[in-house]
Amino acid sequence: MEGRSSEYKKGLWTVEEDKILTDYIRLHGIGKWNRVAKVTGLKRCGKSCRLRWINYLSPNVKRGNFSQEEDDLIIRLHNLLGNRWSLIAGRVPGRTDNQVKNHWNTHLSKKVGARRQGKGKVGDSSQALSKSLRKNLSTLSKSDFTPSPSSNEEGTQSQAVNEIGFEHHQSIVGLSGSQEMMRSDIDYDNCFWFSSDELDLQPPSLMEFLDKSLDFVWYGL
DNA sequence: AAGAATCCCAACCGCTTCGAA
DNA sequence: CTTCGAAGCGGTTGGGATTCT
Repeated sequence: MEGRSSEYKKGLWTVEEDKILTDYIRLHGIGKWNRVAKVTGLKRCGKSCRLRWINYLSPNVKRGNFSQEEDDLIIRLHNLLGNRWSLIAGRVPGRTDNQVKNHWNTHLSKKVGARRQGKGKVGDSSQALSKSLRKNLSTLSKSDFTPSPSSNEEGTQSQAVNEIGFEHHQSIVGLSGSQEMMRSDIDYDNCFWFSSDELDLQPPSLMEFLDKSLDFVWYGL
């Protein structure tokens, strides 16, 4: 293993290496990353190739500064999900988990820290939701968060929602009773799964749940 | 001008999860 | 059921760029 790792190059990618990888993917498509070195002679391990493509070379990756809208969205998602960077990035078009993570650590964490000092701490109460939600989200695969075509509505997605529905319900109830937020403060019309104590409600899509939750826990309200 | 300090982000590392055999 | 390689994830690091003294 040690001998193998030493045959791979580390550090920043050169323009030539980028071109080799891009050409390979154009020809063979994405996946089988460990084949890249064998096929092209590129001195990079599969893991490195995958990361380089996903975070930099892919045409889906948006470059440049984050907009105010992106910042707000990330802050809200982070408030809800915590450091689930891939989930957050999945909701920010064109941004990778690495970008979001770096942006959060270098800019947004300070920004949010400053904002929280100036305001009440409603955001903190969302930690309970975040923790519980995270626990349940961790049981789901990435595909569970991708809106599936209507023909597939009864498939993975709704199954996933059913699995975690009860916990979500508890989380929101828990949130309502915690810290500063009183039951009467809650906008029941906009509060997902809060209008009834019945647990066998028609489960909405997970993305719908996230959207509702984002509005709900947004401490900037 | 130059050395030190800080910022920023690409890339790496280690661990977990997935899925095919 | 088990094994094992591939893929995915989040935390961390390295080093170039920028700012400060």
